Amino acid sequence: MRVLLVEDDPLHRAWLREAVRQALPECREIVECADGGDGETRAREMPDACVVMDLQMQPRTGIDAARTIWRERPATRILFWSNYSDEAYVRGVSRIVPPGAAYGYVLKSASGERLRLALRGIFVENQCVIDGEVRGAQQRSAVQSGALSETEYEVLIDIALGLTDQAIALRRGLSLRSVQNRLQAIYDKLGVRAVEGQTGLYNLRGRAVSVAVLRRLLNRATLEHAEADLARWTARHPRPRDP
Amino acid sequence: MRVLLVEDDPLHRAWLREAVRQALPECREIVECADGGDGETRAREMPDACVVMDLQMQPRTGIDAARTIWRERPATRILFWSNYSDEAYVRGVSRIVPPGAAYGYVLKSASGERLRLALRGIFVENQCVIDGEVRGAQQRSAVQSGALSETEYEVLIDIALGLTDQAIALRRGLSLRSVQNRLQAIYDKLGVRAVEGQTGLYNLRGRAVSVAVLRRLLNRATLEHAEADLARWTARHPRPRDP
DNA sequence: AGCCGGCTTGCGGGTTCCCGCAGGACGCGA
DNA sequence: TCGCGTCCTGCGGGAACCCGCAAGCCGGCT
Repeated sequence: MRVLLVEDDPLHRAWLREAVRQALPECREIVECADGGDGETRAREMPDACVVMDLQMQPRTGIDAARTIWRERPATRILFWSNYSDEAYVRGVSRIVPPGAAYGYVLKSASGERLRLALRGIFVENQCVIDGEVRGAQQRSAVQSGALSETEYEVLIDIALGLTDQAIALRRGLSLRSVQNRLQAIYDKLGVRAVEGQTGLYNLRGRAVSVAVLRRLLNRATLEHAEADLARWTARHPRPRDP
Repeated sequence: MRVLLVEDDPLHRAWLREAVRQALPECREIVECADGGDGETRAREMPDACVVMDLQMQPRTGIDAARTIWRERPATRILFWSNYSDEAYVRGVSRIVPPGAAYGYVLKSASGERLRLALRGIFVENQCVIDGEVRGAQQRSAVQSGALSETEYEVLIDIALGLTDQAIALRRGLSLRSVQNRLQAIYDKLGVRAVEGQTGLYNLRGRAVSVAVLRRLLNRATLEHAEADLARWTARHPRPRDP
């Protein structure tokens, strides 16, 4: 067994290395790198690698790296090791995990014992290990009233990018009115409707984005990513006449 | 001399402690805590303390803690030790530093040598030490074309919160048209105007917030903070009739 | 079949936003 | 005093947004 560590903070990397050494004595080699891009190329060189991946990295994030790794080798076992349990990150991960793959999500604030257990659980026992706090965030969003469906989430991202209703309709292949319906649903679920006593205080569109950020449904990484998608789309899409 | 360390990550805290021990042998006591709120109370107990402060903490951030510390004792020397050089953070800090106070801003990615130099510079020599990258972000915003004035920045925050033009006018004591003028200025400076070929693609209001986040002018901490301010304002403000 | 709930679409309207135009207030240097 | 630049403000209109109402499609349930 060989392990690839992708983590930009040297301190955390050292701590990780030690945890792996203790939890996985059968591990014959530990390779380390500090950036998502490096992670991808190193993973290519180690077809049997188990990966421990930080999520917040520059310029390529852990999500980016994990996506390409999984695209090339869907059975790869990846443990995400992150500072935050924001829904934005959790959604980002669960969006790219291939069906049937074993993976994990452990917070950096977890104890060494928990980290070591997760390492064995994923890389040896081939099971999924999700920290309680993370699962909490997952549930909170999926079960409670504020459960944005996947399509609603996409529209939320689109308005966060600053697109018009019209543009969203074009992009997602919907009528203008459908987009607006989805918006209504989002406003309801985020609890952004006229709150009886503050009429005209909020611009619902902007407000929705605001509370989404405050509730950690959205973050800069999400946006950056969506921005790149959008750029790709506009490039491919013939812009209508506009003289 | 006594030093107070406020940093939530245990690894980083240990690293910091070691750096202080090396750089400041004359330091007789090092107190550590892991949260902004604790930091404030511990600082109260140590009237002569020098403070090293992480910026990203839960639930009270380093900015929050520094503000109350400086309010009670403006001469306190504080070294901010942060992961990021985002303009949002830099603005946040420079907004609360009292005139004449010595402070520092060093990135966590800096070498141990740089950190130790900063420690001596601030706490012993009583000078300001700002990392090059940070100063870069500062300059980039202040000099280049994309230089939002302080008032424009406030309006930017307001639309990021999802307020209507009307609400902003009320809050800031301006006419509706003036608010809109400021918005025009923001749109120009952020380069969000109709880009010749994509008419009707963007909702300028939302787009401005989007690029502000992407350019790191705004982040979740900024918003959270502004949100609290807003709540205080609406509470104090008699809402107009709306039956 | 028949009914129901969910998703989509069109229509129409009231409101808000975006912004060019133009007039007024203030400070500053000639 | 005049001219100039900068900021605030009102007016007006075109566009975009917010949203109730109603009709159609479709899959599931009895």
